Amino acid sequence: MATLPTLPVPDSDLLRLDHQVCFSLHAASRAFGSVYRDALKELGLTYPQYLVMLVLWEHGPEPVKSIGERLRLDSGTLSPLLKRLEAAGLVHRERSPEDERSVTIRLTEAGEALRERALPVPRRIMAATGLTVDELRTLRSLLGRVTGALDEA
Amino acid sequence: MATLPTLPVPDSDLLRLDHQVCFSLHAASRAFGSVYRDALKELGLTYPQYLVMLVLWEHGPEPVKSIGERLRLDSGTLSPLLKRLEAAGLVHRERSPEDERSVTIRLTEAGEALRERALPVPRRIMAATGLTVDELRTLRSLLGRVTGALDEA
DNA sequence: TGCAACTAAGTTGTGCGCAACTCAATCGCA
DNA sequence: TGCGATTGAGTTGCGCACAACTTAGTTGCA
Repeated sequence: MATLPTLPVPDSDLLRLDHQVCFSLHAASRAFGSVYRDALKELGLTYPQYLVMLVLWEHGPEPVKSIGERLRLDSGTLSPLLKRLEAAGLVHRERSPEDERSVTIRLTEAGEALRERALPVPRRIMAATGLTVDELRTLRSLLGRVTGALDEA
Repeated sequence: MATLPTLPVPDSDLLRLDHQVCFSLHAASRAFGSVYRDALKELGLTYPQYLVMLVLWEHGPEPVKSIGERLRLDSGTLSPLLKRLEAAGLVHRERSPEDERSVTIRLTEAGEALRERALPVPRRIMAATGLTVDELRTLRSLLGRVTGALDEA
């Protein structure tokens, strides 16, 4: 199955492969975004906002810092996004008493309630991918390794 | 190796898997973007601008329409991007004589010349991914299938 | 103890991605 | 042939991503 190390891949093929991988990634990410956009429209959430809500639904109140670490987003992205979630009445922010620099994000009742309506979303997306569970696992694993390696560099 | 169809995957696992795949994709796409940003900085290109240049380097003058089809981008994204490439002196736009609605994008000499300096970029990215050629092929193939399936829906 | 280094969140500015729209050119068909 | 529908490019507006910066609070150590 594996390419024999003694059969070198031509240089030009490598360049094409790189372009194709990067481009596929870009395209796939946007294709997912588009399907999620449709699925989340009735909830009034964008895809990144949904990711933040997932973190809060799963882990409970969290400081901005750790939401950012989980989602690989910095305050420049999260601050305005959280402001919009707050304006929508889904979360509410409070300065941490023990560290005044830190702001804890907490779900409101409306934010908790939205969880029910969000439950059917992932299944719809899964079905739309057309991949088997095993393939999705392979994909997740490859993507995880790529991201890890790229973050090193 | 494959999961037996007779061993159903619990529902909650499916939901987690979906989240993980979508999130990994999102994260990987941004990780690639970040590495490309560094590699392209000295060329004065962003990653999407680089993708447009790749199309022009490979296919020669192209109308905005077909650049958009190749890259899965609409005029709302391409028009300002091309305006910036034009301002940078890399491309130049001309109305098509046979269809006055269409605008053909053509590389300037500076745009052609940039190709040389861009050649070493993909190899650097490939190395940074830490994946084998086979794994990259698998990744490309899975991503292509996902995008195709999602675009159906 | 005091002050420099660090840290968390927020702000500003730029570019991408996309929906919704405008405008002009072209097409198609009654 | 004329006129409504379609098409290609561009514009507007909003949200995300990120670099670079500011501000306020905390930490550590000389």
